[in-house]
Amino acid sequence: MDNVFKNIDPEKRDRIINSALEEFSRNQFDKASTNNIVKNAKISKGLLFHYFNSKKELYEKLEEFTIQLIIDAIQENIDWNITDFFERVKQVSMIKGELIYQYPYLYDFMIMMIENTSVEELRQKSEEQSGDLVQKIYKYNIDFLKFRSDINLEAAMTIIRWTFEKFGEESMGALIKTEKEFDFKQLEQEAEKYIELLRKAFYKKEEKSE
Amino acid sequence: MDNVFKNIDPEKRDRIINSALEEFSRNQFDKASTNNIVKNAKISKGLLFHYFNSKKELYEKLEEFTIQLIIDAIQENIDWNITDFFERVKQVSMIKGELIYQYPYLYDFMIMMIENTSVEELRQKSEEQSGDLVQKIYKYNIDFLKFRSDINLEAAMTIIRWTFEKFGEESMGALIKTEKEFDFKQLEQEAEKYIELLRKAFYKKEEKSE
DNA sequence: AAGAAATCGACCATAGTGGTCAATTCCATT
DNA sequence: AATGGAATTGACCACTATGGTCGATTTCTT
Repeated sequence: MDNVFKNIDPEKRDRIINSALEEFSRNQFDKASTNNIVKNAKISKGLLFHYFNSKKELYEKLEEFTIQLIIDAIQENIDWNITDFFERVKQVSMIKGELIYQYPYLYDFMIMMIENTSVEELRQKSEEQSGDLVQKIYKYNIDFLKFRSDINLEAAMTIIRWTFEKFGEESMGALIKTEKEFDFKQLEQEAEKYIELLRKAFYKKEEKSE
Repeated sequence: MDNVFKNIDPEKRDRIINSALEEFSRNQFDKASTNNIVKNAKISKGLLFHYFNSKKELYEKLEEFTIQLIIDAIQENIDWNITDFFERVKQVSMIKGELIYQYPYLYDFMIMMIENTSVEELRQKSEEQSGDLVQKIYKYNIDFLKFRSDINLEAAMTIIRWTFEKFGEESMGALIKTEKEFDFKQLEQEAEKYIELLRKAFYKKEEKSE
C-alpha cells in the first residue's frame, strides 16, 4: 500500500481498513460512503483522502491488501509436512478464523470481490499473485491412500471442504447474533464431531496410521 | 398483499416483485432506491406508491410475500410418503430451484432478511406462519434406519443438507458468471454424484430396500 | 358517453455525495 | 524555545439522488 499509509500506527491503520472493508462489503462501490468510512474509522475526511487520492484508489488498494494478506497467512501458517487431509482442512479453517478475528469483514469483502470479477480475471490474478498456491492447498503432500478406494475422491474432498465452510459460516452467524463471547473450546469440539464423522465415512476402515 | 396489488396482471406483478427483491437484497433498506425499483420494473413512480404507501410498507409486504411463497411451495410439493432422506433433500432442492427460477433474488433476499432478524423473532415468526413445518421438513416420515448405526445421525443429516446447499449456491454462482443456458440434465447428474457418495458413506451396507 | 380506476412523470424540499483546502496541531531537530 | 515540515482537521462546494405527491392523462367498464 501507499508509503504514507504503510507507516502509520497499526491500530489506526486497522481501524481504517476494517471500516472500509465493512462499508464496501455492505454496499456496492457507488453507494459505499466515504463519509461513513471516516466516521467509523474515527478519522477526518481530509486524512482519508490524504492517504488515498480517491474512493476508487482506496478500493483498489483494499483489494490488493486482502489478497496479499490471505496468501501470506496461508503460506506462513500451513505445515506442509502434515499429510492428513482433515488436519490440512482444520489448519486452513484455523487460519481463516484468525484472519476474521482481526478483520471481521474480510470474508464478506472477498465474497463480494469474487462475485464482481470474471472467471478469466480470477484465474489470471490467482496465477499472478499466488502462483499455484490455490491448487496446492488441499493437494500438496496429502496422503490420499487413507481414503476408501470405492468412493469418488474429488467429490469426497469437496464435501469435506464444504462442510467446514458451512460450519464456519454458521458459527460466525450465530456468534454475531447472540453476541456471546467467542468460545473457542466449544467450537473446536463441535468441529471435531464433524471430522470424526467424515473420517468414519470416507477413510478406510481403521488401521493405526503411522 | 394489498387487494389492489393482488389483482393486477401477474406478469407485471412479478416484474415489480423481482425488481424490489433485487434492490433490497443488493442494498440495505436506507440505500435501496425506489427510483431503481420502478425503473427496472418498468412502471411509473406514482404507480408503485399507489400500490404501496411507502418504501417501508413495500418492504414489509415483500417479507410476508416471500415467507408465504416458500411455505406454500414446500407444503404443496413435498411428497410426505417418500421415506428416503436423500429423496426428501432432493425434493426440497428442486422446489428451491424452481422458486429461484421464477424469483432469482428470492434467496438473497431471504438471507438478508434472516441476517436482520433476531433469533427470538425468527423462532416466533416460524412458529406463527409455518407451525412446525420447518421442523418436519427433514424429519417427518423419514426412514432413519437406513443410516449406519455407528455414526452421529444429527451430524450426518446436517452434512447432507450443507452439501446440497453449497452445491446449489456454487451452481447458481457459476451459472450467473458464465451466463450459459440452464443445463438441467447436467446439473442433476452432478448432484447424483454427491448423493451416491453420501449414500455409500452414511447408509448401511447395501441390502435391497423394498 | 360517462364515470371510475389505473397509470404517468414532472416536481419538491431535503439529505447525502466525493473531494478540496486553508487552517491548525503535532513533533523531531536544532 | 524556536523552527519548519508532516499529519490532521472539518467546513465547504457543486452536484446528484432521495422518498413521496398530485394533477393530468389513459384505459377500462358499463
